[in-house]
Amino acid sequence: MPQPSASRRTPGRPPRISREAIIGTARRIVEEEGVHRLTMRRLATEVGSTPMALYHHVRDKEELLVLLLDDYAVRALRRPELPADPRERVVAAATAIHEALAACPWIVEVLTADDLMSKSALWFVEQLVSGLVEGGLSLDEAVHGYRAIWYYTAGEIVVRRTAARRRAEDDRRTYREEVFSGLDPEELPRLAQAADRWAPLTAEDTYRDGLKALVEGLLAGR
Amino acid sequence: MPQPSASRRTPGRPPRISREAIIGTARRIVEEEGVHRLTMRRLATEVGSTPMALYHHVRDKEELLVLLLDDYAVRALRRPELPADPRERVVAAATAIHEALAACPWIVEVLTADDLMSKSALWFVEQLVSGLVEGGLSLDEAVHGYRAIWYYTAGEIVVRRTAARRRAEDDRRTYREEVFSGLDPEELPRLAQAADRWAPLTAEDTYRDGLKALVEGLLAGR
DNA sequence: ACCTGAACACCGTTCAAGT
DNA sequence: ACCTGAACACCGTTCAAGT
Repeated sequence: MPQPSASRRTPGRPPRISREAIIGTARRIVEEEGVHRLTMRRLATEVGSTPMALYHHVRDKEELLVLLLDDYAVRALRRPELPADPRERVVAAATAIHEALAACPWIVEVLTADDLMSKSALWFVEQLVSGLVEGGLSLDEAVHGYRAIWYYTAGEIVVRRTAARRRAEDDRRTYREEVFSGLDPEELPRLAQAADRWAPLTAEDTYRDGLKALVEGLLAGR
Repeated sequence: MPQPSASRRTPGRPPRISREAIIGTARRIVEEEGVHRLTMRRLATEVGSTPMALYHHVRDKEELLVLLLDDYAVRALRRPELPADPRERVVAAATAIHEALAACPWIVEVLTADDLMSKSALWFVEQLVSGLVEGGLSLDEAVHGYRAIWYYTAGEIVVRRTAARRRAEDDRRTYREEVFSGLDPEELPRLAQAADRWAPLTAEDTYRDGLKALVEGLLAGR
């Protein structure tokens, strides 16, 4: 990985662009037009350089995306006041992560690009694990519990974000409506019964309810 | 969406390639080399045609991917014997979906491309919803519960699959090791304590445990 | 109705050379 | 040390024409 040159010496040509400038410009592009518009070529021209100059500051596009996520995490994750009760603390920490991620429309593509989100998220992970330990779990169980919460949270983001994009895009949403309107009540009675409430029901934000249930289940009987 | 021509008449040129042939070839490419190798151009040559011929049978690449997922679901989802107990039934139905998805390495890219997986998955959704209703939830609560289970399941797949790909790829895994070895026990005591067990702990398959906890939490006190 | 060829407007990345 | 230009090996999709 290329490093900024040591400041004690300036042995070669002085840099014209910096990692910070690259990431800053990348962030702007992504915020204004979405991740799919972020290309190395585009970024190069916006930063006032050539595509290949970028490769002197980042290894490849994937590294750029991870750096971008890190940058976002640093500025978006605000540590909340945490309740004393372990159960509520876990819910609060997970909710804080979830809120930061949900507010970031381009997160999905990057989420699926790395599982350890960012250094600045570790404090939240600590709160989750310690809350679960205080709730009665062993350390190992608490780490597993944290993973379960992370699965649930990441899944919620991915599924809801994708569904939202779909809806915004075009008429393909009618596929679901079509399927649900043609349900056989003999074969799939509950789905047929819920068919016309399905859209509003799944549009509701139930992250918190599901999270509470999960935490309750994880700590049940301890 | 283009349809196969009505068989009662053959008014124009006879088709040389079919939707089935396209999907079949696409499946082979994806199974052998991964989704990222599936391109319209590549697919066209493998199917013995030109890129543009494909657009007569599918709307665009995204539709192709959704058709591919559908095709996979039809052949991979096997309905299991379901236990009578509602709680266990929910766990069994979710586990069956999870197993089918987890066995499919290219699933992530397509998962994030549509939230209603496939018609053939509806039976499983029915089992989940009805299990939750019998477990004491209202129909609306049961639909929300199903969503929570789906978030958890999709998240598990996405996170674990991505982590696995990472590991296979290259040396970037050392990033996590580096972060975890440098933890400050004052600031993040639990994480520091779990640091050297982190890799094996997160490698364990704990889908089922987390699922049970979630279902237990959803049905708690009913 | 179905397919082809050529073109449009792009990609990420490598390599060799310049300052 | 840092940057440039040209090139490589691709993309998905549109359009106009052919059979």
